[in-house]
Amino acid sequence: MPELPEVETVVRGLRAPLVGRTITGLWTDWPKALRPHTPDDFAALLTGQTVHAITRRAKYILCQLDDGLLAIHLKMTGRLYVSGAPESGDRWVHVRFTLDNGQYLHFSDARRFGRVYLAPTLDDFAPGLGPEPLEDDFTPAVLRDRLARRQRALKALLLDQAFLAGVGNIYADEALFRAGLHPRRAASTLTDDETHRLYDSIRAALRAGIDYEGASVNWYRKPDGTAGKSQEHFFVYGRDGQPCARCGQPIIKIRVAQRGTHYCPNCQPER
DNA sequence: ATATCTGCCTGCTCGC
DNA sequence: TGCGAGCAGGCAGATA
Repeated sequence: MPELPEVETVVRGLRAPLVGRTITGLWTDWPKALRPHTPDDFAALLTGQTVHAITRRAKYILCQLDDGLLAIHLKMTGRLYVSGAPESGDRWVHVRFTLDNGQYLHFSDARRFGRVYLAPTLDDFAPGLGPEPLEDDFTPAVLRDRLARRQRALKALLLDQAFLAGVGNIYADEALFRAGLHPRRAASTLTDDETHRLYDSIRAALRAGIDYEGASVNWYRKPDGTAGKSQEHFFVYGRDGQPCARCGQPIIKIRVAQRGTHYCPNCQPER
């Protein structure tokens, strides 16, 4: 599942083939993926525009155009890659961009959850995103203030993109393990020390994910088609029944906020 | 206002 | 081997 580290890896991999390129065409067999325009309107607005920069905000891939923003959200199973042929043999390509150098940008998405946006600004399709966890303006004090007076479980808050941008199910579990905090712990009950631990752990888990170029648990691949290695370094995600790397007790899986949640009952006690 | 629930989607795994 | 059930889950939109 592409989260901040996976999306960041995709962004870095797309810069070389895409920045400076002009988009000359658009094909889709899944109009619902395009927001908010119809395919014809979308293509008319997009073609002829040059990609000047590719950045990331939360889990959105942002392509800065001459006029406005082309944004892509990979959701669960989305993949992006550039190749020299329009037919890639990939049955799940539902949107394809033609580039001025004869190459093609393919958006493959088995589950069809992914979306492609064309809008003047990010706020037009993704308003109200929380802070970027790896930016300098995200500080322990910011996290403390946002946790205060919230009764929700830590796991639920970490998944909430309005609370903090970019964290998903994998890195939420990994961050809570690193912090030694139970996923169901009520946000407002954290001590200053625990808040600092959570802050450090969120950033450490995300930075590790980026360093290992994302987690190829199932669908995620880098734009060059190879797998990331982040999953080889998980402490808890997908490791239910296996021994905790720190204490040897079995990792267990529960449901928190309708999400599969993995943790060590010994290293992350309930209270 | 905050918190929780439902629907969107389909590949994949598991049990029979 | 075939088949149905259940699971995976980010996010928009609805509901409590």
